[in-house]
Amino acid sequence: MAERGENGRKNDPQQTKEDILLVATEEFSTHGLAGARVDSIAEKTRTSKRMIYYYFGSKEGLYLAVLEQSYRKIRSLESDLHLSDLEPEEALRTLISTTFDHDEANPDFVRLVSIENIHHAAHMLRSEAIRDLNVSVIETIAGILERGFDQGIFRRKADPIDIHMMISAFCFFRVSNRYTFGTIFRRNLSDGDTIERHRGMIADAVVSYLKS
Amino acid sequence: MAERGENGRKNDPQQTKEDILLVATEEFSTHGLAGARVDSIAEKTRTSKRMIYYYFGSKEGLYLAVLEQSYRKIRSLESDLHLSDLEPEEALRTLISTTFDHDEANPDFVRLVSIENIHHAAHMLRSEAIRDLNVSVIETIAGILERGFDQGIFRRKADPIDIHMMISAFCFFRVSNRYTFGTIFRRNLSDGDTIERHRGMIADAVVSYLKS
DNA sequence: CAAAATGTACTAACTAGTTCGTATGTCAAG
DNA sequence: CTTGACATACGAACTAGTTAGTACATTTTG
Repeated sequence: MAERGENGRKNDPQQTKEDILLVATEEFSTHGLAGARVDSIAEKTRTSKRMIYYYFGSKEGLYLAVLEQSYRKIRSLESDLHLSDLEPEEALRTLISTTFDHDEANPDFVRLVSIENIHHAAHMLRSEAIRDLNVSVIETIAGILERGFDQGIFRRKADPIDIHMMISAFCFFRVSNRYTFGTIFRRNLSDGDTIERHRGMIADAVVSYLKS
Repeated sequence: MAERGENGRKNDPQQTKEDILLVATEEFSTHGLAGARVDSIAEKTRTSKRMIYYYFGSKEGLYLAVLEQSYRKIRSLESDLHLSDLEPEEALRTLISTTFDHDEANPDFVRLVSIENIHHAAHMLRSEAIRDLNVSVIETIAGILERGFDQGIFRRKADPIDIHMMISAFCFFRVSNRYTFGTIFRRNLSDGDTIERHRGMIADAVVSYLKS
């Protein structure tokens, strides 16, 4: 373990990198790529600016590392839901709840994606790791839709990517636009009752759409 | 009219201001608040940086002016649809189509709102002009929902702000996240067929939700 | 002429990135 | 187990370039 005495220094590269990434995630997500300050990140770290460049090469390199790490964190959560064991409608509602809760619990991630969109997803394009991720979600949805249609539960044959977009849009918007929306309509979207109502709402909307 | 000869100067404050705002809208929307460069805006203008500070005081002042102008532009479009003349379902579908087309046609506006959210809507809070805008939409929706419920067309009593959010989320997300979404799923959301399909999709989803 | 509008050239502060030197860990040879 | 040599990890201070904002002079307009 890397304990550090009053003044002595202990080398702990892994910890140093993680420390930088943690601080940088917060900084980039609250100030954007251009608005983030490397000096400000360095200050909040237990290490120095030198180390940021030592490990990540440049400000953009650090930003990309932050982005990749954020996407990687989700990957794990999405996998093990075992949705094929459930009835189609139940499976869909479970998937929607999971997406909803994920976005609600990870505003930093949502903000980073917003920032990335402002930059035309330029960094994401360069990272192959990120692109291969969400593909599995589509296959999961496709399976649910097919089963539901065959069983006569869903009357509509919908495109799985479209359904995924509809779900994402609602869950993402609630978090990404909570400040402007909250300001205009004087409503706190993080309020407990509102969260419950919205979680049910998007599920009902998608299900009723597929059944109609 | 402010024609300018080979070398002579003609004062035209109105035109100068509009020119700056137009260029600034583009710059802020593609680079964000911190990423935008005042010098870059000045260059693309027929006037100088001096004028930006003369009329808008500061970079933030210019940003706020851009934001206010963008919101003001929508106000006019939303008003005259005469939705109360239509049957509830028809009125709702018309409103949804209008919102959809507006966001699709104004990516700059969508991006500015995204940027404003990254900054916790801090500038919007200071501008009273902006806050009073979207209130009318809610009243419109409330009227439609009430009529629809009374006529037995809608079986669900929904909150008008929630319905507005559901519509906005879908229409906004398609534009705000088109780059990351497009990159991950290799799908062009500005494609003609996709636009048509999505426009119908959000309308069907909202209507079927209210009818269920 | 006075006030409003504009252009040129400048500056003070900031900021990404670097230079140079030091400390720490490791591993092989004694 | 100690020594010492080499690579990795680190810190403080510096730099070159950028950027928001300004001082001052000049022109236009009423």
